[in-house]
Amino acid sequence: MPAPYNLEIHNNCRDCNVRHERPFCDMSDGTVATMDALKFTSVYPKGSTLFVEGEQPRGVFIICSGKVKLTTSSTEGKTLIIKIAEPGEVLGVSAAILGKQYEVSAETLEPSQLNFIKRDDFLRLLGTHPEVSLHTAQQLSEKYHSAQREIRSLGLSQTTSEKLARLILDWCKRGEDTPKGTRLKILLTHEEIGQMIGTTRETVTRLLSDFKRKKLLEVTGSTVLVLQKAQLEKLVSI
Amino acid sequence: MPAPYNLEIHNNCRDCNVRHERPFCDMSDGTVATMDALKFTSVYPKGSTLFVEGEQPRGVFIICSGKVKLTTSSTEGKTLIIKIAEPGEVLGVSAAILGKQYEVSAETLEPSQLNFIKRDDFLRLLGTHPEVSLHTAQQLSEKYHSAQREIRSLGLSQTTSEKLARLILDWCKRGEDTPKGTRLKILLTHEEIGQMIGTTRETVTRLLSDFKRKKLLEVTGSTVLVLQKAQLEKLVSI
DNA sequence: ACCTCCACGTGACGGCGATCACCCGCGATG
DNA sequence: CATCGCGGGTGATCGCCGTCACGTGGAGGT
Repeated sequence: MPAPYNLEIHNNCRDCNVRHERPFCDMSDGTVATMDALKFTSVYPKGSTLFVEGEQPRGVFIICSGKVKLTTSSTEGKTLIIKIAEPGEVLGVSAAILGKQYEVSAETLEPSQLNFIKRDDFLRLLGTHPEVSLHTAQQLSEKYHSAQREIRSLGLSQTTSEKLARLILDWCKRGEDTPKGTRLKILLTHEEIGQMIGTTRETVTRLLSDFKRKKLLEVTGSTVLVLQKAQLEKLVSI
Repeated sequence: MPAPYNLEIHNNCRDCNVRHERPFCDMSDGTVATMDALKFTSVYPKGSTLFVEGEQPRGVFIICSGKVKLTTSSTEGKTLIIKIAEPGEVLGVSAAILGKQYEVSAETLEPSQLNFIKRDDFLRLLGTHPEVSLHTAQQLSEKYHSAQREIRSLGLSQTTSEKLARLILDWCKRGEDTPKGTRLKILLTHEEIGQMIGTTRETVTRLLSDFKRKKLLEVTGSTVLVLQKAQLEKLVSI
């Protein structure tokens, strides 16, 4: 079949070659077959909205490929980016389980393949397939863990530079190490970085210039070279 | 048996008369019997530390009665109170499931009865008793949901008075309505209130005086009478 | 080539709240 | 009773950062 957006499509999970690397998807053949029968696979272009904060939960989304931005907004229009979700993560689980409205909005950052399972089907799966509820509990643990880290970062850091430093150090874990330092691809605008750490675009710009001036990092286009991780860690004395 | 601390002790869950009001505990007799055989019941005095952030998970705690304060701290000694956990909640689940260190510290705020289940036993229960993993997933959903609200509050509020107003409004849900307003018992010091909203003791004192001056509330000892919820809600424009 | 939009850069200003300092009142403790 | 620690109240100061304002450069469309 034709693959739009340069994505390799996995139409059924049974044959998915990365299934065993994804904690949630790594289930027995029987369970996977059941889910295969229930799920709807779609490929979304960049910028698609999967669901919006406050909606009643329609179901859960499993990210096969791509990235999804999770945000929450105030009535004044200020937006906070909670997390960039990656392949293997499941979205909307807690809302689906509790039957409460989605607590965040989800929007694709790149062309992404997602599997959707309707809420009723998912709840039934939870009851009938112990494996599913076990893996769901694991997923939720991960989500809770990362939410805790977010709370720590938001609540305990004194200055904004601390938050920015922590964010960059977080990115370093997925960066590529070179002799000179860690190389990162930043797909976000300063505005979005600000929304991740609860500050304004201007402050992000100023702080990044500051870091450049102090030779902590170099910026060329959308790649950042982190020169002195140790210095950044000093800023993050949490 | 004698009941210290004026607590009514439930030694086994099977006979617990509030079991069915607690979503997590409301399981089939068979499962409850299995858990009864594994659990250790203890009564802790006020101020007991159940576990500390960074420890390897020993197991999970189920709150039968009492209140537990969950905190996280920076290396500089600044502390953030994440949540006051209430009866029916399960603590340490995500750490136990993931095998990662506890992400928060837990300390009893009042004399409390807790059931403890060792990590190995709990993990085995998850695998063998679908009901347990289902209820665990529900518990985790709740925890994730409340963490999200915390993130919203920390990340999106502009001013500190907004955060304090939101906290008080949150308390109102458990308060007692009177003709003049909602009456609340505050068990926390200004210091602790500050730790809940990420600010200092002085600021809390000043803001509360401010609210009193504006006739939004009255304080007598540890009871607060919220006079004008509507005005507080105006401050919380999120 | 033009214009337009968007991301980024930077200056000026002002307010909020952290910090420090000191005060009081109360219960515990000797 | 004297003392001490702790919770609370309040003033003065200062620096971070939010806000407004304007400028620049590059991408993309016609």
